[in-house]
Amino acid sequence: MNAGRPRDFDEETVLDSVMNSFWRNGFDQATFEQLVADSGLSRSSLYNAFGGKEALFEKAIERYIEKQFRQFQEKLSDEQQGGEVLARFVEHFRQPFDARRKDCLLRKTVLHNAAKEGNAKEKHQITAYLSSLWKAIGQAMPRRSKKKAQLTDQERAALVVAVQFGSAVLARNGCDEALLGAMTDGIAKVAGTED
Amino acid sequence: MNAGRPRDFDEETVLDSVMNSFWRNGFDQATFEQLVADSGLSRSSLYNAFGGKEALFEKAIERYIEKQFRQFQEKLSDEQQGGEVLARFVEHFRQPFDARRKDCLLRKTVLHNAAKEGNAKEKHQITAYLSSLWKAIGQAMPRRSKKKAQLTDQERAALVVAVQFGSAVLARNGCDEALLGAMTDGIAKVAGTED
DNA sequence: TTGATTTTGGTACGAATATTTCAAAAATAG
DNA sequence: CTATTTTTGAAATATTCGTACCAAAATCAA
Repeated sequence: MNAGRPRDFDEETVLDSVMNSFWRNGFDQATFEQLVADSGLSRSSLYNAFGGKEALFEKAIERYIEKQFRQFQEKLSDEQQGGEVLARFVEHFRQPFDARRKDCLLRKTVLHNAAKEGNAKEKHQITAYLSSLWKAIGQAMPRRSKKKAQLTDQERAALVVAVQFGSAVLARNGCDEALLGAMTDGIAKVAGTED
Repeated sequence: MNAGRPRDFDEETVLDSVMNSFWRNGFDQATFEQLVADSGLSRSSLYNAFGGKEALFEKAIERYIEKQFRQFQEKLSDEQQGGEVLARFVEHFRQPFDARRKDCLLRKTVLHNAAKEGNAKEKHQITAYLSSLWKAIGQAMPRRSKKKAQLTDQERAALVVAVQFGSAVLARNGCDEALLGAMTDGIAKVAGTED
């Protein structure tokens, strides 16, 4: 049996650089040319090896979940540091928009999906991510005493998830910092990260 | 002095149909062809009369604010019905995604801006809208007794604004209805529309 | 070396879409 | 009717992008 020329590149390395391209630019803004340039190999090679932009994106998301989100999720679920991690997470909402920021790829993707019509069904990865996040945040939140609790724990966690996206949306629309600040202070109180 | 051929169309009518095109489809999805078809006049005429897609969009937004948002804003600010209007507004957050829904043009635009990199500065109209909305919602919310108030009125209003966008983002990503429901219930309590 | 197989890069294709151009038609004032 | 101004429709242009193709080079087994 005759084997041909072997691959010149490391698949993992390439996927990493592709992931980073999408991470920086999002799906639309990351042109195939960009991916080609960043990965170091040629159009054809990228195509042959992974098959199209869409396929590359799915692999990138998968990789991101594996390498980035999983860690965050575990830290949130940790008894020791969970609360602190959540507090930092929420504190991030305060940041005004900075185009140079390498924002979370998943958040970026979710925002992106929201702007396009007609892709509510697809993206099983994304809906799974939303559920996981909801659950993880719920675990990280300090319990409230039952009697004076106005909100259930699930509701509080859901609000944090929603405000995560809301704050990103607001920040990217150049909203007044007073609004952004009030929102962050508010949700921090709700999440119990600031009492 | 010689006057030429007069306009065959009514400027107001045309702007209305353009506004509706954008309203239904958003800026990107509304192709110029679509605008041409919906308005009933020709490419050239649209161009000559209003000047390009971007210009048309700004006029459409302006018109939308004048004709739709202003009314909502006033109803919110009204002592009599403000609370009820806010409650209905919040209750809308519960709706899962329906592509056919003619969602608020401003919300759609804000979501759209959030997905694109680099347009945080522009769109003075949008940031003004966000401020107005914040204020109007604050006015519509029932006051809370000072002593047990965990959140300030501004914070509560800011949360409603944020969750408005967050819920849209979630709904369009096919999120679990349980999450959407918990979020809506939560923010309704925070806004005091359900006690 | 030979043959098989894959990489590589350049080029070309095709689709979508905003914009411009231009000549012909329409309508009005005088 | 004539001159003037504006509309109109169609075709042309330009740009961006993902994808496909192909011949030449590279690499390895036999």
